[in-house]
Amino acid sequence: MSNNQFKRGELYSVINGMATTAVARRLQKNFRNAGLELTIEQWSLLYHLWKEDGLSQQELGTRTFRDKASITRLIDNLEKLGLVERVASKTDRRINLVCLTLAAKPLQQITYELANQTMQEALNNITKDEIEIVKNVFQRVYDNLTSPDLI
Amino acid sequence: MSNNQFKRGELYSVINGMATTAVARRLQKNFRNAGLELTIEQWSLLYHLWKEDGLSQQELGTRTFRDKASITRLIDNLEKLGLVERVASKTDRRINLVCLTLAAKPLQQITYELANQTMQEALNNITKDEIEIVKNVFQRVYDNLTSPDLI
DNA sequence: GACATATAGTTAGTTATGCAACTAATTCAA
DNA sequence: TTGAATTAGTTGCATAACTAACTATATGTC
Repeated sequence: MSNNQFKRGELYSVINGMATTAVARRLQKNFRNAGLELTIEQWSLLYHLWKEDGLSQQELGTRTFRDKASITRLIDNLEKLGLVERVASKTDRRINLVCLTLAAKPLQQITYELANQTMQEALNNITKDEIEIVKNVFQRVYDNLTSPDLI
Repeated sequence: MSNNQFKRGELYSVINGMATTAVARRLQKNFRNAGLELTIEQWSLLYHLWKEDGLSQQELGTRTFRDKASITRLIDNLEKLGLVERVASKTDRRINLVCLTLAAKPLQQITYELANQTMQEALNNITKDEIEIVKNVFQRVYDNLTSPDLI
C-alpha cells in the first residue's frame, strides 16, 4: 500500500477543491460589484488573450484545461459580448484565431486589479513558500493524470 | 503592497485549480470504466451520507460547499436513480432528511476503492508533508473568504 | 395571539462542463 | 494521387453551478 493512501475521511476535501471554488466565487462577486458583466470563465480566456492575442481555440483549450466544445461556447458568448472575434487562419483553414476587439481593451486593467485584490483577500496569511508548494504540487498532480503513458 | 501579491502571470493557474479538475475528471472516468452510472457530484453527496445518514439538504450543502438549489437538483437525480429518498422531519416540517436506500449500499465499497485508486494515481510522488501543507492552505484560503467579518 | 423575521426547500433562468458524433480541412503513405 | 488517419471546430445531449424569486414552516417579540 502506498504511503500516499488517504484516510477515507480525507478523500473528499481534496477532490472537491473547495478553496479554489471559493476563490472563483469571490472573484465573480467582485466582478459583479464592479458592474462587470463577465463570468470568470469568460475572463479566463481574455486573460490568456491579453498575454498573447490571436490564439487558436485549441490552444486556448490547452491553456485553460478545457475541452474544445467548452471553448466553442465560451467564444460564442464572448463574441456576443463583442469582446473577441474569430478570424480564419490564412495558412490553415481549419483554424480560428481568436482576436480581442477594441471593446476588450478597457477591461484588462480593471479585471487585473480585481483579480489581484481577490487573491490578496484569499491569500491573506498564506506565505510565499506555501504558495510555491501548492503550485508545485498542483502541477505534479496534473502531470500525473495527463502524462501520455498513463492515458 | 502585500508580500502575497501574485505576479500577474501566475494568477490564473491558482484560481483555475486545474489539478482538482483533473482529479475529478479522472475519478469520473474510473467510475465510468467500472460501469458506474454516477457523477462525482452525486457521489460526493453519497460520500457524506455514508459517513452520516439522514442529513438535511441544508447540512449537505454546508458540507459539500454547494448552495441549496444545487443540492435540490442533486437529490432529485439521486432519487431518480433510487439511491436516496427524502424523509420529512417529524420535529420540523420544513426539513427533508436525506436517507440512503438499500440500493446505495453496494456502491460504498467499490466507489471508495475507485476513489482511493484515483488518489494514488494523482498523488504518486507527492509526499505526505506536501499533502498536509496543501490541505492546510486550502482550509485557510477557504476561511479567509468565508469568515463572517469579511462578508 | 399576531405580525415580522428567519429558515428549509423549490423553481426559473442563464451559464458552463464533458462526452460523443459530426463536418471540413490537412497530412501521411502506399 | 488517392485513400486513410489526424486535427480543428461545431452541435446535441445530459448534468451541474449560481442568483433571485417564490412557498411553507418556525421563531421571536410585542
